[in-house]
Amino acid sequence: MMNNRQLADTFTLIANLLEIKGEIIYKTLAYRKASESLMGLGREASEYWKEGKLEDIPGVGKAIAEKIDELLRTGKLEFLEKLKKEVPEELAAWLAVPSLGPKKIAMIWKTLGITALTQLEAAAKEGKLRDLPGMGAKSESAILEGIASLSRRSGRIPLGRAYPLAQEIIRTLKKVKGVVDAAPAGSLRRMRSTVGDLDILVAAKDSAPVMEAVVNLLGVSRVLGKGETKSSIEFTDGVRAQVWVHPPEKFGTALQYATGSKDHNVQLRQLALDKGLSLSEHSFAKVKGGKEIFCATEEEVYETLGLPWIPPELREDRGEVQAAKANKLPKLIELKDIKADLQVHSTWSDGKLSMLEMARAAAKRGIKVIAFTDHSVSLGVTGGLSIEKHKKQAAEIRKIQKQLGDEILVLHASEVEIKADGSLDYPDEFLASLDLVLASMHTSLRQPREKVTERMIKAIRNPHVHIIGHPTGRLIPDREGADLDMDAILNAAAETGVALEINAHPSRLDLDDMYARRAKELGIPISINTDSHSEEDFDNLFYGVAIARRAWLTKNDVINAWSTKKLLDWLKKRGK
DNA sequence: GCCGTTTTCGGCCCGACTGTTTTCAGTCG
Repeated sequence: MMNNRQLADTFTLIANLLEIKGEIIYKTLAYRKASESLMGLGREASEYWKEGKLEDIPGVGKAIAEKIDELLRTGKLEFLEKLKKEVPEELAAWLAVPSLGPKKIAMIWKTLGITALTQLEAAAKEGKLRDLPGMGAKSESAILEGIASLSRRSGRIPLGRAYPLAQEIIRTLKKVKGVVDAAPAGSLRRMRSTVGDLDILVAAKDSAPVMEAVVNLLGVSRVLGKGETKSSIEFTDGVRAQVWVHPPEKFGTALQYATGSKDHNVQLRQLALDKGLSLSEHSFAKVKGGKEIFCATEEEVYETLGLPWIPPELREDRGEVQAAKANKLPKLIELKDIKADLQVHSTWSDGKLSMLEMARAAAKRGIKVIAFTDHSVSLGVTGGLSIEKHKKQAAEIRKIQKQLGDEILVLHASEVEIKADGSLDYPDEFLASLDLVLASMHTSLRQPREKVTERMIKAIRNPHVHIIGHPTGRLIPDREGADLDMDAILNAAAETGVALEINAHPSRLDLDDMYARRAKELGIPISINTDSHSEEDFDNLFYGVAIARRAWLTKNDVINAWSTKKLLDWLKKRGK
């Protein structure tokens, strides 16, 4: 049975091939929209399918619903097979080459009769592209550079890498003469767990010095474009950034525009049109003529539309505009709401600092409750603890608690391994003696869907487990998560009342927003933890909270934001 | 191909930038 990612990949391929074929662009966009929608769904399309409700999925109408049906029933799609005969599948990969779009691809393919990327590279090297219609020496070398940059770039950039880099750029640009403000935009500002490139917006009257500073930033290896108001650069590691400059009085509309998402902006522009206004990055223009409205802040943009300001994390066209209209936007959780960190490691397993040092580092950051979840016995490489060692650790905790006083409450916990057969690493009697049990998978993540799902559900059903840690086991950007049936997992979690983690480490961010949002809808408690192994890891909490905000979570939804009493009561009640 | 509290037909964002062009086409976000 195909999962959402496989379905989404199929529709993206269809979109790409249709685009090269020269099909009307809106048909292509429809497939692309359906693909994105499937990726952000939070529920398996097969569940909608079983209920006969495929067309409830945004962007899925009659035609695409029929194709999903065929794919789920047979694993194949006649339409796609026919399409591949018209447009060679290999050509779809060419679209990833910067500077190459559908028109040029089709022209090169039809003129030279080549379909492989390696053939394209060879043709460019031999100078065979420059004489083709609409091409020249520059477009030829742009294609060569594009192919080279493809191998340098390894897909999307983890938020944990993109965010600090953007902050660095912003700090530098703020020092440029005449710069009033600078801010991240795009998916970076919306805090997606990975971003395609860095979008940065600068407010300044005079753009020239800013553009000059951008192309001279440290680590820039290539200037992809430098105009009056916009420049794009590539760093040596292949990360790309683009910087726009707008005058301060237009900064609001510009920031709103550049933050997106595209679909969110489409919604806003429609709202503007309903009011007789045309919204662009520059202003609200009156459709029937008259004075333009300029907005220096985003608040003014939303106010002009009759809406409260919508936090960037929500701007994904997932119902936020409707919620804003009805004044029903959630009061999103904030960093300062988090009072507990329930997954922390120490030198008792693979952490770098002692429990006392870690507890003090957490307390310094306003944390009131810390749970030491050192690894369990079967995870040998991490120095997993035997039950015997756990007894010593418990004694140590009693000792440091006295030293710490009411600075911070220390819980004795375990990150217990969910073994390949779904059993846990310790017997139930021992688990019952711990303050908190966080269960997670680190091994055998490539089990087949049915098996790994069953394994996880078995752990969820263990009454001694409080939290499932980093549920899918993904590692950004290297490893996809286990092939879990997330509907089954979420339903089991809802049934048993176990909490699911949003692991705040930037290489995990697991659960991701769509599943966390679905979990909230099902009433599943969420736990945001840093999984800290060293002092600086505590600062990753910021990313975990960002994902929670993208999932529409409030402080009631997150057990780490509860009062100590409420949290301790909940921990005691489970499994008893 | 999708969508609709004005619409079941006719929209679907559009401006910046680049390169190849003599006024525009393609790409990108």
